[in-house]
Amino acid sequence: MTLAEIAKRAGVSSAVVSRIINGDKTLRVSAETRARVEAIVRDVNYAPNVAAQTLRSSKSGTIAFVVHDVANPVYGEILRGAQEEAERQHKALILGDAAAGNASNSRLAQLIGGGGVDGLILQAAGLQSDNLILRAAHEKVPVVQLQADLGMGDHLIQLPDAKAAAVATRHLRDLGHRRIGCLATAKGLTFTEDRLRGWRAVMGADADPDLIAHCGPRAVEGEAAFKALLDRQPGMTGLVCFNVISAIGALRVARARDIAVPGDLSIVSIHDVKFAQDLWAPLCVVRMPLAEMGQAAIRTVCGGDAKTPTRTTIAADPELVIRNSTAPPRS
Amino acid sequence: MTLAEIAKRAGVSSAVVSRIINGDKTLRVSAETRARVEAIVRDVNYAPNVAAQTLRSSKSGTIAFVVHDVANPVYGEILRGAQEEAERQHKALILGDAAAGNASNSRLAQLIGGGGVDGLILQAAGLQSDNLILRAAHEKVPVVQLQADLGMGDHLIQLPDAKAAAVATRHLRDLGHRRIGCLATAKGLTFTEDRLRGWRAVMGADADPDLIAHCGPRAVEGEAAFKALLDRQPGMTGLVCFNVISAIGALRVARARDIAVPGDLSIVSIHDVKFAQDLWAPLCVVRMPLAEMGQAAIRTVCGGDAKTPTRTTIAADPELVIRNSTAPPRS
DNA sequence: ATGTTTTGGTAAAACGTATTACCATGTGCT
DNA sequence: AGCACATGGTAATACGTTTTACCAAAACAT
Repeated sequence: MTLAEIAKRAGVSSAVVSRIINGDKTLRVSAETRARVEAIVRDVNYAPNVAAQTLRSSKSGTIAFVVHDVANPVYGEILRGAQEEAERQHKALILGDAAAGNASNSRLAQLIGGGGVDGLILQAAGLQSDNLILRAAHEKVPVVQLQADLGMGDHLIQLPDAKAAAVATRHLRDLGHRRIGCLATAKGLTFTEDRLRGWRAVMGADADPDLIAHCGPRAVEGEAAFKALLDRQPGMTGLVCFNVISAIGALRVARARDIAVPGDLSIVSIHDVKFAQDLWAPLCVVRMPLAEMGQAAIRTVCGGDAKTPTRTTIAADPELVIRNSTAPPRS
Repeated sequence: MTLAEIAKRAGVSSAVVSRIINGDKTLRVSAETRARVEAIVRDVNYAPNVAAQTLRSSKSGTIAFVVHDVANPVYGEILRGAQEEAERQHKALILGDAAAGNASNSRLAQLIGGGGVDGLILQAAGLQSDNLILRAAHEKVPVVQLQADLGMGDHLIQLPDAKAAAVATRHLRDLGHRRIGCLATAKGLTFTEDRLRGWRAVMGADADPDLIAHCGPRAVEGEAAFKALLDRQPGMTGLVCFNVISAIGALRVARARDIAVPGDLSIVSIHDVKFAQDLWAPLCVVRMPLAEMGQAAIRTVCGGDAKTPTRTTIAADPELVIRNSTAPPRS
């Protein structure tokens, strides 16, 4: 059912129908005509063709949201916040998963390049598909990067990452730990470097670079990195993990090697997830407002002003959630 | 940059450009002209306007995927499978979260009603927003429902749910359990009823309806339902959970009440998740191919034939993954 | 009776693409 | 010379909406 058909039924021009539907205040029309049109619109359950609207207005009412692993609960939380705010702004989210398949979201890239989305939110991971998507969007559509700045002059939203790492490390220091390992995320990413700064600041003179291990976001990578770290730092009594998934990897290794947590090793992770308390060792974490970041991303994308890139840091203080994975070092 | 602009630069009509880009075999054009056009297209990094294409072709290249909780790892897995297959089919996924906000995906509903998507995949949960979305899509676009049939004559994809529940229950019976509780999902949903049938079939004469408790998909609901069940069935030694999240709820209650798992209570859950082995008690589960279901959903949506609804059951046998949450009953 | 304003609309263009039908011109054949 | 046919394209239209500019008729004022 199109505007024209409705117009024909009502015996008016399609302009009238369109203007009534869109509440055009400058339209003067008799009460009867208005009622007649409205009745028909309701009757046939008219739904305007979105492609035509998009073509006319250059606004699609959709936003691309690209993460690198939908199944990761941390991104799920960001996504939830974004979804809620998108609903408020009357936008729909198109989901991109940089890790899905080896290809690079080909249709999504077309949508981005071809005016099919009003903006792009990218949680980058340093994959080259990130750069592909980014290039497609650049200068065409507002782009918001989450947590990591790939240096293309886009909007950036950050969490208080340095502070979060500092809080985690401080907690272990306060318990008396001195050899505190750092199971970090991929080198070079903005939030990785920020968190490393936080860890170093608290460690002070104890900030031995050899205590740092980097790994990807999958549990098996976390396991491998932690094994290596443990082998070269047997005296380590505390561990700060930048990624809750890698923390799970560390827990697996600890359990396999009969390392008591928190007896022999205290672990703090960054980012809370729903089931952290249900793990083999209830995981002590530093919580940051992930959903709020998703929300802020949508706001920034919708807030126009594509020209002047903004850097936003979510204001809330990182919150230490103490659970039974930390304790003073043995003797 | 539009077709027309490129055409002007190349000194041809836009028809030629369009037909070159789309590989029209019936187009006869000189090699030089073709090369010239292709060079310009490459040069300006031409990206066709998707709204115009959609308007012209009535194909948007997007599919709506609606779940009720993005953050639930089980849906994450389905989504991953769907995403991969969508990439293969060159489609983008528009994500709907029935639970996000109290509103009901207003823009998504418009997209669905207005030709903005080529199909809808719905993981229903019995919310009324499900019906809203479904009505918007009905008769306009192919609809695939996952696991639960809301009875609108759409395509349906199912897992071997009865068998899965039977496998779980059988495992406990084989260990010697007789009083086996059933922490089920919401009443009336197709997969709930299927799984109940599986449980009943194995329980035989022991299938006391009082052993069944229903609960929603959140951990706190699982906790409450399990508490009630435990209070009225103190002799229960085994538990089958239809939802891994409710299983986590049960584990919480067990830990709080000093009920040993698997010593005092054996638990089997339906659906495996990445961290099941990392829980307080490594959770024994029945695994079904969730990603494959997501994949099948995309295939069905893209497979045309919107007219004749199909029922597909994923063929693979449910796989029992034994972990340390089950044991023979105490004496 | 003529000029002005209000009422109640309408006509037309534009957004960018894909496709169908058509058409000059040149070339080869007889 | 006259005809057919291949070559290398082009013109026009439709998809459905929104918006601007305009306009006839009626009401009102003088």
